Amino acid sequence: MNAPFPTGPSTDEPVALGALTSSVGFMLRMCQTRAYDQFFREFQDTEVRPGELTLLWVLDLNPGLKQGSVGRTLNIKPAHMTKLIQRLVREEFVERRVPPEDRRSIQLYLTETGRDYLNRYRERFLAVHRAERVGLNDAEMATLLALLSKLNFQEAPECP
Amino acid sequence: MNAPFPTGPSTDEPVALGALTSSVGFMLRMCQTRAYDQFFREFQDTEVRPGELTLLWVLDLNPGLKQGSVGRTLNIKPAHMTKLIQRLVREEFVERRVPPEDRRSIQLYLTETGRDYLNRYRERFLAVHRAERVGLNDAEMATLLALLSKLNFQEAPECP
DNA sequence: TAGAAAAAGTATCCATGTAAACAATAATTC
DNA sequence: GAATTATTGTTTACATGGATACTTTTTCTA
Repeated sequence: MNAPFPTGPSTDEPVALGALTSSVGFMLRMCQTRAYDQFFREFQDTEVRPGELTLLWVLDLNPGLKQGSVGRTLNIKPAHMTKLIQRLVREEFVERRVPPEDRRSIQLYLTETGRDYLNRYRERFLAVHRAERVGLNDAEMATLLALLSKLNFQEAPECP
Repeated sequence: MNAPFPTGPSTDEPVALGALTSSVGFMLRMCQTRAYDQFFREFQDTEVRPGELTLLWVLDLNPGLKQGSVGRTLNIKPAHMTKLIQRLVREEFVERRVPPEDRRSIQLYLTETGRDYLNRYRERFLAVHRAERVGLNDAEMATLLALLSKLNFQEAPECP
């Protein structure tokens, strides 16, 4: 439980982390920042950003989704959602339509350009996802995904 | 593999995510942002930030650690490390000493004030870590931590 | 031992993300 | 049916975090 932490370049002195290694939040953060680094390394030569690509991916699967729904699903706060969508609209990847039955809300659709863009990077996107599995076999990966999924959906979503 | 995603407030239309649900990176991100939200909810009434508290925690366990070592261990980039430490020094939680044997580097030590601050929030910090376990039993939790640890240390750290 | 290369931190600028206050529309309530 | 409340999205102001280029010190090399 108090084992030293084998750090990155391994030439470093070992660092004790104590109870942190039993903290899901901490371990999630560590793994997640590494995953991000990996993504940016893979898409280094492009302008592609993980959030944007994920958003296009979801809109491709769910045409006409409302902005709020996407935000809640992907855990993106409204203010940030606005900025993301504004950029995607400016690049003409996404189209916004106000449905007549509820004129507060906004429905989102991929344009042809947006679909082309997504398709251009689709394979690379999936390749990154596969590459993240380094070190885990299929069974371990399945277990990990199942546990993360359980965690994600049961975590207390509200307590106002 | 293409099951709809049970979103937060559950009053939402279900959103299809396709291959995203088999992406570790994506699932990590989802869980991690939720964990962050939880942290901020718990420490709402304070100025405590997760990164800062983690840093103090690590310095308490490893007095005299070099700035670079901490950064590599916690996956914090040098530029950000500087800013974090500057604030902790300004608040007099941390002391910087330049060791004579290598005057490029900086050793970090907790001050008495820093230790007091850490101790004041230690129990709450651990409580958040426990709370993150919602929905998983002890065995599942152990498995999850083991898998995350494996992932964290085997992920390709360099390819320049 | 000079000169080049590497390592540790810092400063500046930019991208990402949030909180709080606001505007517009819809749903409730009296 | 007018007044209140809730929902949806935007704006503004700020916090977090990274890339790049730079300074200082150390180490390596010729």
